Amino acid sequence: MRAPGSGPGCGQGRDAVRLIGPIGTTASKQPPPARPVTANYPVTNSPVVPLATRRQIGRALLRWYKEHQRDLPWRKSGDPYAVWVSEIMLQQTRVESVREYYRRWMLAFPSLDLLAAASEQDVLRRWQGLGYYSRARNLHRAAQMVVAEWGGKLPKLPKELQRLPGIGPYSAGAIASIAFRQDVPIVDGNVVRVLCRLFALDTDPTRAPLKNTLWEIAESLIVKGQAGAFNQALMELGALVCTPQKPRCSDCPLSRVCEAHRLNRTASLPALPKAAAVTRVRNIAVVATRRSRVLVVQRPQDARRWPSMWEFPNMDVLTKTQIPSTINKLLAPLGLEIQDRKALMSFHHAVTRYRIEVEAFAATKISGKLRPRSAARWVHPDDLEELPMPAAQRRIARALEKSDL
DNA sequence: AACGCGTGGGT
DNA sequence: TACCCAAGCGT
Repeated sequence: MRAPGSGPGCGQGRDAVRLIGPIGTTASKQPPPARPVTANYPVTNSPVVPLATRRQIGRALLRWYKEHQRDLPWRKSGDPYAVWVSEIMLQQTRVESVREYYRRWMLAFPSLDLLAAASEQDVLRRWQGLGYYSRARNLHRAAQMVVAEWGGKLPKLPKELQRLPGIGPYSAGAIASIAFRQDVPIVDGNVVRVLCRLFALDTDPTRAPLKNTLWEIAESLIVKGQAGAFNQALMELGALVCTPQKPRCSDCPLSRVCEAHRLNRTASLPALPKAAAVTRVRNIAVVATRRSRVLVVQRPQDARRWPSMWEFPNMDVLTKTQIPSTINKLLAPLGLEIQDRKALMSFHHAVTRYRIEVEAFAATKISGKLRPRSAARWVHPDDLEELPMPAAQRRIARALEKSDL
């Protein structure tokens, strides 16, 4: 996607030229322009919405938003840091999942400076369970950069914001428009869905040229001076009304001008690519116990998944694996050996495109001594709560609290 | 440009 | 059960 705000004001000088549907039927016979009016954008055959229709959409959307917007905590304060935190948490994550994390995060790190001063373990601990942990690490790192390079104040321009780790085109546009009142567009999954349906755009919106076109259209629709509200209105409509399945067209303020609705094509738009195929995996985890303490290992800082987080020794295995030898393989590198084991629990969960069957075993009668300076530690079960752990590992840890070991 | 990164909830 | 995801980003 193009960086928001990288082009000139989109509305200016743009004539209504080509329409996709009955919106502005008066102009629909006119031919497309020889080249795009906005030269900074890649050449596309994008539909250009006539000014009258753009105004109509903007007004209708803002009116609807005023009445139907959800009461969300990050909409209360005008603090750019609060907006930033919420936008990062909301990346690929549902509002309902974010609410509680956001609340606790703002209690733990009420300001950008306090976040910058926090330890990475503390940051990961507050984020654990929310997923996509690089978001937390990037947010932390970016806060330190803002302190060092911007005097502790977030920059206002999308281009500047995008230099911070974790802030891409969408988040830069969101922060700039919502927190700093800049008239810049955003395109997220909701906006993609709403615009693809509104104008019946049926090519893949995740790839050029439609990807770029959507930024153009989003920019052209902005109600000047109210980009923050308008952008949120567009997303809110996508979240509450123009939903992926069973859109509530009868409640939609734009249904009268919506091409997908008119053509009865809402179900097939947007034309997203198929999701990656699921791979099944089995995972063996060991809870080694000695003198009321359990063994946990910290993942390396440069691990692809869950870097710096803690877990019980575990590994993915082929379906035919022998359990005793697997457990031995897990503990031997740490200098430990076990005589006895029993099944503790088993469950499945999903990680990105993997479907994982986890089998946890309890190991007792441990012999050998933990290698010094290995990333492993014996901890009391009550202290597991302090360590950032991936969700599946946390699930094992919680089961431990309830049992007597 | 395509792929990997998490998780819990809805249908 | 088996998908489909949800306010994207980094590489």
